[in-house]
Amino acid sequence: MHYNSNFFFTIFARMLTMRTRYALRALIHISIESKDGGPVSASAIAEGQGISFKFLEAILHDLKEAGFVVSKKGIGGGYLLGKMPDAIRLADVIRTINGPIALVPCVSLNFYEPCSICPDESKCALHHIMTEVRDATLAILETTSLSDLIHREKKLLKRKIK
Amino acid sequence: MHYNSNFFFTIFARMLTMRTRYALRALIHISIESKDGGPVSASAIAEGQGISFKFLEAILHDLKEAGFVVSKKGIGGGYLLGKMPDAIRLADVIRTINGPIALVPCVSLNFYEPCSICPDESKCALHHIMTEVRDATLAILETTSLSDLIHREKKLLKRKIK
DNA sequence: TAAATTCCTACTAAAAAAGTAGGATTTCAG
DNA sequence: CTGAAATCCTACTTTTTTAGTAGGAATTTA
Repeated sequence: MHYNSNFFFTIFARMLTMRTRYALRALIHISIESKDGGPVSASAIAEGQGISFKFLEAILHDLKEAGFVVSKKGIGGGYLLGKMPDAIRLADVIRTINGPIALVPCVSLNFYEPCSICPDESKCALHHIMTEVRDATLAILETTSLSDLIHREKKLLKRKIK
Repeated sequence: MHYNSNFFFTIFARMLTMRTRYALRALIHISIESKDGGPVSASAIAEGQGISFKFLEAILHDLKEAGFVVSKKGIGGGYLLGKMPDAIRLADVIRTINGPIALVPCVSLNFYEPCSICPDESKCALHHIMTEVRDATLAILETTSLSDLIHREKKLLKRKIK
């Protein structure tokens, strides 16, 4: 079979990984469901968001290591936000779980690597345009916090009920 | 060894693939080096851009299939642009070689897939914000053509020589 | 003290990425 | 008309990443 005949397969390459999407949904879930200040268990998040429990555990571990959540063991335990919701920027969560936000390493602010093909970045048109794309993306992701996401989610839910 | 101890490895996940970067450099190379209208050979591109010849051949095949280049066989043969440089949009090349531009499939215009976790897109805050990121990215990539890239590259080269 | 929970280590299967290898086919110059 | 230069075509390999799964140890609290 020809290698180009994968006509009916969807290409998902280079998007946010499931891991990252689950991480973001988990943070939203924790924020919304822990109104009284009590922790939310991994199994509650997994069930509420439709995520495999064991996979989610690993993701929550990463989120904890990065300080986005804190945990409480034992009965009644679970996860709480490790920072104020307006201090958790979308860009930082993505960088932690997914990696660089830039489209090429030579324009990444946090994961910079020199380009293997263009010897001089200042002379590469792609370098220029990719810097613009990075800045446009960061303008959104660095100014959007978990707090903003929750506000939106709540607003969207209300609109539906009305 | 602990799976988190890959401390010194760089994460390149989710950027443009080498294939895509080579494709873009190849298009730029063809545009600039074929001033008199003659085709540019794959080996000339490979050498000029520092790309593995065999790998580049496969990439040029994809570019040809998508109509971005045309080819001429035999001695003196090679590749020419298949469209005017201002008709080759960055976004279209990336979509062809790399795949979707959106960060999640549920906001992709050309590779849409429903989201596996949020049952209702209209109620998902992530869906909202990812749409914004997509539009900001497309505002650049769909208005930037190969022609723009060449103009920039030439301008940058001149600046250096002066 | 037992149940509920997080924590920790290791493993697996599938897919994608980045090439590599070898030769068939076509074209043109001499 | 022949040989060199180029594209074209098929198949394979290696490495990395992704998306989990499995099983149990440690901790906390009712």
